[in-house]
Amino acid sequence: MVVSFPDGSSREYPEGTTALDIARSISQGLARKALVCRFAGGLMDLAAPLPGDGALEILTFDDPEGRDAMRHSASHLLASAVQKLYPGTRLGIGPAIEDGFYYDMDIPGFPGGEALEAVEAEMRRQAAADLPFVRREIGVEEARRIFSERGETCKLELVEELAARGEPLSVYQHGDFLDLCRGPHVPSTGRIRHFRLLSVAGAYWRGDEKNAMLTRIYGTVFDSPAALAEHLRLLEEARRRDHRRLGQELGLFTTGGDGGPGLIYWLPDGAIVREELERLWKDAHRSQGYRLVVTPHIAPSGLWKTSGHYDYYRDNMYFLPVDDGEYVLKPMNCPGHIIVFRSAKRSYRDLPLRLAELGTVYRHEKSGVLHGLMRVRGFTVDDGHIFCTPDQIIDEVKSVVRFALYFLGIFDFGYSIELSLCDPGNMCHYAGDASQWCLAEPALARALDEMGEEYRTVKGEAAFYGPKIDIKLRDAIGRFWQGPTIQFDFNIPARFDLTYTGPDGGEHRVFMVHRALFGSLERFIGNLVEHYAGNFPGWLAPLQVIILPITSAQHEKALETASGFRAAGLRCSVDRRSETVAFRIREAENRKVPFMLVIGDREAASGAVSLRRHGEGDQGSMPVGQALDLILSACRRPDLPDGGEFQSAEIR
RNA sequence: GCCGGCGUAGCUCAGUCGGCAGAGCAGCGCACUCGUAAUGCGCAGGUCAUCGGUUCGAUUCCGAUCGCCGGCUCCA
Repeated sequence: MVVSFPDGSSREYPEGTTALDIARSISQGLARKALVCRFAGGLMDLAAPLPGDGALEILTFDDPEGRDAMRHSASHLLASAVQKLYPGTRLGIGPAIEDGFYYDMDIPGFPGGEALEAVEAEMRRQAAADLPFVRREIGVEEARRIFSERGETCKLELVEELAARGEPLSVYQHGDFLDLCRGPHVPSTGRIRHFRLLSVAGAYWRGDEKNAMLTRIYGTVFDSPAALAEHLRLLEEARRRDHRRLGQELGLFTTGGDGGPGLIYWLPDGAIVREELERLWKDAHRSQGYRLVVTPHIAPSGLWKTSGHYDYYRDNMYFLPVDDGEYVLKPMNCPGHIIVFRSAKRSYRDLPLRLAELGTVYRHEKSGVLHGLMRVRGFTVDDGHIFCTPDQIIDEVKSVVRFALYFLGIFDFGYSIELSLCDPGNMCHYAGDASQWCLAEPALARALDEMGEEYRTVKGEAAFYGPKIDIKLRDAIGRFWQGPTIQFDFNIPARFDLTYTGPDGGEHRVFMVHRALFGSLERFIGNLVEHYAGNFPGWLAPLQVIILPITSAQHEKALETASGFRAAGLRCSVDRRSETVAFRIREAENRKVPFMLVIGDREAASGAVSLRRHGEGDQGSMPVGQALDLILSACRRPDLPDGGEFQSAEIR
């Protein structure tokens, strides 16, 4: 048979040759690193004889499919170790996931997290035994027999489902452990060496809360000790940066307890960060031609019936009785902006009309999903709605994307863009008519193309009310977060019958774009805290300068210097406590104050200060004026985005 | 919402197999006047989350409630 390779070459091999044989014939190194292979388009075990002619690709941990096979194999190893230690364990599923694997099991008498070490030790024993993963294809009858003998009720459920869909069944075995599994797997347990079990959690069978709760054990696996150590270090780093911990340590916010779960109380220092962000946001929006509006927190429920939220979103809404009627605490800002739009008859000359608001909304999130600043019940959306004509779409989308990237640039976030389109085979599930989608979808893509931005297109991921662009932001340690989002809405303009008068004198349906750049201020600040590990850039730092007189003899000088700095617009305080300089420096470092000015006799006498930068240490002594200039430029607010074309005079 | 874990001083956490509640930091007072990441001494601080039960006696055991943490899409 003839096998071809990714480099374009091909060779002839005898029948029954396996990918592992071929890997060995190429190099021992490749054979050692090889995990699975792709043959004629499908993934296969290395140990399986190749079924005929075809293109072969040998996959290692460097390939996503190789990684998945390693992770998935590790999950089998985990399950077999648990079954050995806890006889009677019933298996759920155990897939590879991003960064690792898990296995869901019903484990009789499982003591929880404290058992992980013992399970890991058993996994190492089985790995050391280097048991081969053996694949066998079986019929439905045999599958039923095998899994009912073993009391594997979950597996039986899967067998029936797969049989009903007519899919072939296969099992994998290593040692005594047998699992229903599509594969592929790495050749043997000996390949699984650099792993660690991480946590235990409950998880419903098939993710459905009506089903039984199984025990889920999470782990991770790599191809080298260094890669595993690096991953564990990253996890530790993430814990260190946790915004809940830093929020407490730095006195930024508090939540939960008496204050109510999912509600954020901004402490004075956190409020400064938020205020600075809001100020920049407002100024930047004005510069981009947005009109800022303010809309109420509550509105009669009729408004929400028109918008459709009342029917589709009511589980997440808070209701309040007002007089004889029912009001709703707003879960979204759009209806408010629609009332603003409708407050006057609109002409095509008014468009695009860009409305924006830092609008605080309340949504009843399930108690179990609440998480620090990231998932809350009350939050402020940096909301904007653009009302425009069809031929303005491309320019508007471009300007919003450019605007979003301006903010990401300010904070040194990386990003990746996703374009979510409808599923063309399923148009009945979507609001608006096909002509609107046909206009908007290519316009979104074209806007991105014209800007030269790379993006991933995901069909079927659009909201029912319109296509959207999502920008994921990548933080300093490589994690992705939900970032700016730009969404078309074909639903609401129709529900509220929003129109404008065209040049032809007729009424036309207005196009509406919903966009948020931070998403929510709460979540965004949470992202910033973790991104910067609490070390805010100068302009956001709650306290920018702290002055440390060495003895009380310099107090007056210190106060005088501080008031000069404050007059220059800096947030500056003096630490006059009767503590050693070392102690006060330690505190200022822990508070992550970017600049510390030490004033002793020498400085006081010569009009100098000794400058110390957070995390960098002593910068030496310099004249006060020089220190002030240096700090002012380090704490300067970012420039506004270009917006020359939006002089206020041009806004009608 | 559900499963599991947790809830002790402002914060971080010990402890009590049922018998007067502990430390460090923070706070307050006193002394110290100090040169780049913790000066010393003292004082104060608690309905042991809340409510109910068992008990001679509950912070400890049991139950409920509230809150926090981990997880509940990633298809054998």
